[in-house]
Amino acid sequence: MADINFSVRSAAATKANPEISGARPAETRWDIIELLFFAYRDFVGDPDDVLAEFGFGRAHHRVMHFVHRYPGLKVADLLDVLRITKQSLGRVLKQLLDEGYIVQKAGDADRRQRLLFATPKGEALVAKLAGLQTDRILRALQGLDASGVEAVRKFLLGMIDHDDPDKVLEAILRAGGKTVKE
Amino acid sequence: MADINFSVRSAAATKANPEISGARPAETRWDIIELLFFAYRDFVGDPDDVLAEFGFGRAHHRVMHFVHRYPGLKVADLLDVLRITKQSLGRVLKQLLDEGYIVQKAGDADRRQRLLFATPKGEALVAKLAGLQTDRILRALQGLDASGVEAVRKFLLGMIDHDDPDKVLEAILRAGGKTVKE
DNA sequence: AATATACGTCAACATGGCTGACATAAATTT
DNA sequence: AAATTTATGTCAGCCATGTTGACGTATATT
Repeated sequence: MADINFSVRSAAATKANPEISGARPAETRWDIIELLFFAYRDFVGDPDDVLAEFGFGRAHHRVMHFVHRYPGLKVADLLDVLRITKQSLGRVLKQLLDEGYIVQKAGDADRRQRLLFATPKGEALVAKLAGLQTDRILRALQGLDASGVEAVRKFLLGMIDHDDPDKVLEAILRAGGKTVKE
Repeated sequence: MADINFSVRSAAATKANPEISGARPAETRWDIIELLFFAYRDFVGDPDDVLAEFGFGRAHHRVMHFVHRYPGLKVADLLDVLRITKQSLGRVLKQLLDEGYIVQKAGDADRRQRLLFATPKGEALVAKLAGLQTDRILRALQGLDASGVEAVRKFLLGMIDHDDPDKVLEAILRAGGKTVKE
């Protein structure tokens, strides 16, 4: 049995009073807001379990992901993408370096830079996590035709701030949100 | 100038070797994985700034949102939705109660229950935050036709685990991800 | 030679998760 | 009626991951 005790706000109840001018204020998209919440909760939920087995958390996942995807990423670039301080990054990065998931290499042109690369061990972890997330994504894309998938991509792209993009985001935006092919 | 130092992994480079059987393993959806990361980052980024002015964090936002949307929600239901412990919830809920954003009311049938309701002050905060998020959502939905919007909804719905839903999620799933109307 | 940059690190602190233990009131079962 | 279970609150402490501020070292730039 359902046993629902709470009520649900109706769209009508939260519709703002239209001004006499006739300008209808935009209606709050509770539906998308909540779908995004639950979708993202479950999307990051799968990796969490695997990460826990490695003694890692979401912070490690984010670092591993971007280092894998953009080999040779500088520490400074990583800080921009993750929007965290170097002290925060330092903690998780140090663990990933110590445990052999990532290696550093001094920059060619500028030897102060530490370019980051995933090791085979690191690649394996990323692949495992990305596999779980891809399974979920493919399931969610099932039943959508090509134009539907394109709509999803456009939507997600539109949700992203395009002003002042970091270099990684810039690369993604240039590709139109599509995976870059060679 | 772009000044990109890192490279980008190509889809071809990460394509797994097809087995001799001919079964092609599904390709990792790096594109959607990253779009989701950036989209969600910016989606929750707007409210963060406002919340900081109130001395609140994301945890407070989540609580306020669900209490507003499902008036009379029990504490136990809230714990299920947020997937946190009562101790964690207790901390933020106590602040929201003390500062007059939420009120409690003993359950009619079961007087042990504390049913939660947003006060006008609480409603105002939720409306402000939801407004910011709606602006972003509407911008992202612009340019999509009705079938495109439907595709987005289907996608987000498909990303959510449907087994063992909490009561709030159950209500959403019953409505097919659409905002419930009366 | 002086200054600026890229990075690392130490110390301290805040938020928001967690576990375990225990208390109270009200409902349910025996 | 008594025992037990349930819904909630709370104390104490731990952990992960975010923050600020200060400072050091190597290298690049001026």
